[in-house]
Amino acid sequence: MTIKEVSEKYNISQDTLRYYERVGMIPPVTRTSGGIRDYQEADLSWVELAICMRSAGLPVEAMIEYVRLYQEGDQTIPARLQLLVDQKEALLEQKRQIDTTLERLNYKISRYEKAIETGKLTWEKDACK
Amino acid sequence: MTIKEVSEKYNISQDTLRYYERVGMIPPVTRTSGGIRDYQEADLSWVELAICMRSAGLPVEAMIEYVRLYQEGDQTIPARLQLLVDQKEALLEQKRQIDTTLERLNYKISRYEKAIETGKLTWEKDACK
DNA sequence: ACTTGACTTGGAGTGAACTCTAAGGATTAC
DNA sequence: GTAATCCTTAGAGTTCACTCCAAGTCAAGT
Repeated sequence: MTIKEVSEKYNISQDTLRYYERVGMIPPVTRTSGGIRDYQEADLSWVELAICMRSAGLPVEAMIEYVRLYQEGDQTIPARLQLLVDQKEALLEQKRQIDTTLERLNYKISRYEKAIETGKLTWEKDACK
Repeated sequence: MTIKEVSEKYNISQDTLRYYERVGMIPPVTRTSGGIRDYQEADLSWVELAICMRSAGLPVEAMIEYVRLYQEGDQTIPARLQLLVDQKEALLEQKRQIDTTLERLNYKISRYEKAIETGKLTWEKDACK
């Protein structure tokens, strides 16, 4: 699979795909004899994983570290586990923060809806609350 | 309340507080006769709101727009409501993405735990999956 | 009055994650 | 075989959200 096809499949730019490989966020991609990237199943799995982690907001640095450990072999399995657990914790915390903000947004939205419905404001100050 | 006190209360740098005001993410803060920031209740509410939105990952730009609309008066209430609804949608989407990634992390974590427990790998390839 | 420490502004610098450019090599279509 | 298109790399540029700096002003203590 060429870089163009992969870029279309995952809706991510070719530049980003090359960037991910260059910084080590995915291991080196299989090449043709001419040196052109020819993504295999395994390469695609890494791309998919990278996109998944990034779209949840996890840092590139964490993926780089994971790939580095992975390439060092089985003795890094405990370290990899720890890394994954840390990232999981970060995501759970991020989710809690989102829930807090959603509650606030919902409160404000309901107030604005009531204001529009009744044709007037149902509060005086504190519109920022 | 001085900028120092606010910075300590919310655990955010004074630079960031000034930055938020400068870019319009919060309305201009009350000043003393000498021109020094003296945060009142209303100013603090805005700061709190800004911190809440930012810590959920919402863009600074969205808050700037909200504040701009707010300062224009009541006729922007429908626009403000729309903005809030859009941001809520963005957060819900972000949450879905986090859940997807959490599932994947949990799967990998359980596999690594089993690998460590049994002292050997329970899978051959696909460590990236 | 003077020192000390906190505050002010405008503007420059930083780190993360892309994104683009230039110069050139590889592949496919005719 | 050659034109068109896609690919390659190295490195520069961009955007976002701060973060830091310089030069100067303000406020509290002695």
